[in-house]
Amino acid sequence: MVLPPGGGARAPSMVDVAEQARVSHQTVSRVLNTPDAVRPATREKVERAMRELGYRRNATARALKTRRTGLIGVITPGHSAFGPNRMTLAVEEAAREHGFATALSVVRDSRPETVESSLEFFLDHGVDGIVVLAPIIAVAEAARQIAETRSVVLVASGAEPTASLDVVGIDQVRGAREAVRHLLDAGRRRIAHAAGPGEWYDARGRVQGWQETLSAAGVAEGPLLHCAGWTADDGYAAGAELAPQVASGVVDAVFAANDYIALGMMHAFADHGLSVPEDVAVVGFDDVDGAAHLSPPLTTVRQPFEAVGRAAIAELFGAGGGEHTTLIAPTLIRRATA
Amino acid sequence: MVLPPGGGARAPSMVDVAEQARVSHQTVSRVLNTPDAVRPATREKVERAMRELGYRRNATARALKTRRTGLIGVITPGHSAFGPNRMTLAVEEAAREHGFATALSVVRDSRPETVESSLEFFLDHGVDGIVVLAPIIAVAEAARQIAETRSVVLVASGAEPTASLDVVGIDQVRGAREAVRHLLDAGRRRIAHAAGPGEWYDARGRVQGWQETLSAAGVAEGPLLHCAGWTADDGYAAGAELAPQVASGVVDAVFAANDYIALGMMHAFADHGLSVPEDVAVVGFDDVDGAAHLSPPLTTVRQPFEAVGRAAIAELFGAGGGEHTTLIAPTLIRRATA
DNA sequence: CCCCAGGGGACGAAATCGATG
DNA sequence: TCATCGATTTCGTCCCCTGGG
Repeated sequence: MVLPPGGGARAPSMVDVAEQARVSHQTVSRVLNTPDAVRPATREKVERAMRELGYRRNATARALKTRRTGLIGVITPGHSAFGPNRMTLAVEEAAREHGFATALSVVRDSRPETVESSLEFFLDHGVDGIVVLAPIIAVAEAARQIAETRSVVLVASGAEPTASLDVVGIDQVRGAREAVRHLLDAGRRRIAHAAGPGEWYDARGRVQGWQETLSAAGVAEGPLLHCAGWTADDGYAAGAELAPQVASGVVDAVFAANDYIALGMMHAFADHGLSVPEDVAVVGFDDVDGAAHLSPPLTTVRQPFEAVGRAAIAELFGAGGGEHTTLIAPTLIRRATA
Repeated sequence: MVLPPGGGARAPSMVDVAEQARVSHQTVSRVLNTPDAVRPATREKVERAMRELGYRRNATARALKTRRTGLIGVITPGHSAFGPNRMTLAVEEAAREHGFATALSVVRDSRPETVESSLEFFLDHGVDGIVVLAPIIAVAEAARQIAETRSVVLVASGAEPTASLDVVGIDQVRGAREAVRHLLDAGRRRIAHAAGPGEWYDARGRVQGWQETLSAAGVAEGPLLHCAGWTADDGYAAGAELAPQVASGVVDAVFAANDYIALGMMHAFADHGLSVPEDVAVVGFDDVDGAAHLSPPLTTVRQPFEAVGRAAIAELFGAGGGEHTTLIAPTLIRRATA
């Protein structure tokens, strides 16, 4: 299937409609933009002509004159990670409710050039605003500079807003606090944390929440493991590393930075003959699909991704005007692992 | 952060560049489009002026004149399902390599009006081509009619191409055949299938592959369960329904329509004191993140989503010309459940 | 007649101003 | 004087045609 025939039948324009309705093209324009300024009889004539010709208003010409394309650019990370996808879809739906279309640009790595090239791409295409899904610090930093010249909303849990840039995110620290508090309430006192990659805002926020909660409760910090990524493989490695300390009673609970890490850890624990939650309690983060059906069903923290997507658009259209952070609270989901 | 100030500083145009370089705007245009037709000295003058003014070619005006927006529309289902997301990202990357931007439209339900409204939305915004990710039959059907007037590629595993519409998809039947053949090779003879929702192409293809393989092997079909959705909850219900037959030896294997269903079934089996793979072998479909770390690690069929995304764009730009299907083969991943 | 550059329209819609009753 | 409609210009780029060397 090839792209537009080029020499296909030209779509009808306002002038065509005007001729058909025996009015001027300006009247046609008015019917579209300020219908009340047109006499009902004339309006109906024009509307009938539009229907007969199958007229469709040309967004390109409109954009040229109004200096607005009606396009919102969304920069989204390339990992199959879970959150960004859902936020992207939520952003699209929210934007469409405002009559805006959403253009996508995937950023596979976090090099500044990559982000900048996506930004350039959007600027070339004349987007009216940009939403940057920036879970990684370097991505967010690369996005900052562009905020001087364009409306940008940064979706990053923990980034600082600036004068020309609003930030929307999920309160990672709070989610981590609830997770750790839940472990404390269950009587656990030797609580480890398997952290995500340090260049991620989410990972940092969860470490911070873990530390704060333990410190506030006067409980010593358990071991802090650093995972190289967010996958179950990384979790398995961390679990294997932690297993001896669980076996010897030095650790009786783990707060995992996400559900896949939790899953991998539980796998490693099982391989070491350790049982969850008897030997070690586990709390994850995300509430991925199927988390309720793991064995045992995973206690975790659910993130309201859809709400973030909507909030990002609201911020973009709102009268916020920068220097402002919207933080949305996640929810602890209690199941069987803790 | 608000949308463009409206009355902000106007971006420099070709005329501005022309003045700065003391040439005509037409020469500036030529430097951009046919650089070889401009004397090097003139060209450099113009390029310097562009840099000094921070000139950026206006895509809107260009689109108005050339009748091409450089936009590809992608219609994507709203479920957090796994495949569509990855395909969407792949489509975007492939499109960008061709210099095209990707606009998104999420379709939450499969009603024809919903799909049509997305199509209308794209038409209003003047996209040059449309990729419809249509896992559900009704969505694909709704997309067909639009193919008369616009370049459309349908991504649907099992849909029929028509004169003006190419189809790209993953060979579901083949994937299912490999899964079932693997179970047969392992000595299983009473093989059930937990099918996905019947309105999905993927679900139908997998049922077909299951039936064909059993029939070709002269083995009677095991029970066929119909899941209402693709989630682990649905799988759990199916597993609970099937457990008695597993316990009594009437069923010794299950081919699950996807990994989440497989996960839910395994959960149900465990709740009924059944063990995998001893009492019942399980094969899933998708190879979702973490499948390797389930207990036991899940044998499944991996789908090459990225390849499909790339193929869809190739088809859109290619000289295919409709009436043509591209089928990509999935891969069996052997692990511990079968 | 080749090489290079400029002038004058489109493209389709919207804004400004002016005309008409 | 107001409501209604029309003529003209503008947005920024690309294309056709012309002209000077």
